[in-house]
Amino acid sequence: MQKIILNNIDSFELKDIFDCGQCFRWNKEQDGSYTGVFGENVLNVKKENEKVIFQGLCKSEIKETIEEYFDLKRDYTKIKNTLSKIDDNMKMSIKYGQGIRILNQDLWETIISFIISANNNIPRIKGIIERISKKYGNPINWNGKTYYTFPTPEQLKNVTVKEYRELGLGFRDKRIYETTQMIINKQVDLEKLKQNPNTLQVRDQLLSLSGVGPKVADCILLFSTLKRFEVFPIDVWVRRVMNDLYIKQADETKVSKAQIEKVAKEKFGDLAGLAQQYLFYWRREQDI
DNA sequence: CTGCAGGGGTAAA
DNA sequence: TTTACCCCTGCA
Repeated sequence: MQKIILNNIDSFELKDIFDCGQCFRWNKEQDGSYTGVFGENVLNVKKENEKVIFQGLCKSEIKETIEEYFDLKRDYTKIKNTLSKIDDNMKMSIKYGQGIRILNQDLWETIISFIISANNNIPRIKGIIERISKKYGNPINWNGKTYYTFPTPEQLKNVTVKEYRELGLGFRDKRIYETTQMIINKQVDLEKLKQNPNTLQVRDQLLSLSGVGPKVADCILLFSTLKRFEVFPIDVWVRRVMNDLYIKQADETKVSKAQIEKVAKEKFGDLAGLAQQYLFYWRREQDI
């Protein structure tokens, strides 16, 4: 087991990070800590006052692993200051979600996870991903429990649509199958995507995958290691909060995507993705 | 207890 | 631009 304790990390609240909708494989423990699997690592994260305790099984050195995954080299205080100056709405939502950090999640896993997320709810999404990992991923034993890595493209290569259906994927079965084949065939080459600085080109490539539409593509761009903070994923909650705060039409479902995008670009610019996350998290927690 | 809408959209018509 | 879609949950 590896362990590291960090003090006074800028922007680091467990609930904000793990419940803000960016990830599906972190679960809360009885003591308030969270345990999750990413890559070939199993990690438990606990916060005691200003101390953050990371412990688990990491494939390489734990310090570098968490620096990368939790985006620790980025200055979130600076980002929050910039966004807070925009208006009172941003100030308020950032105050609410001040501990958010955007994780550096594996591109392949993020693609599959967000295809599964379409027209779905979080408990079910988490359940599906857990069942896929348990059936096709690798087991890792830690702390008296068995955890499972998210399967690689190779591990899913020969899984049939029927098997996915039996796991409860519903109509997403075919999409996962087709996207996996496209990635294995390199019709979409993930390694090239990681190198490509042109966000629009990367987005077009993602959109060519089965089950990836505009919203899912933007989530992949924002939440994976692609890390594009300028994109602005629009789902029902973002539509709701943007209409409530900025557009103010009687019927939010009538507000066009283009209109929301325009406002987001004008107000938030290159940090639209981050702004989206603070607004989304704030608005969604109001309704729970 | 049964029926039904709706959920962090996408693809097909 | 509109509609069906797996499955699960919440609620009338």
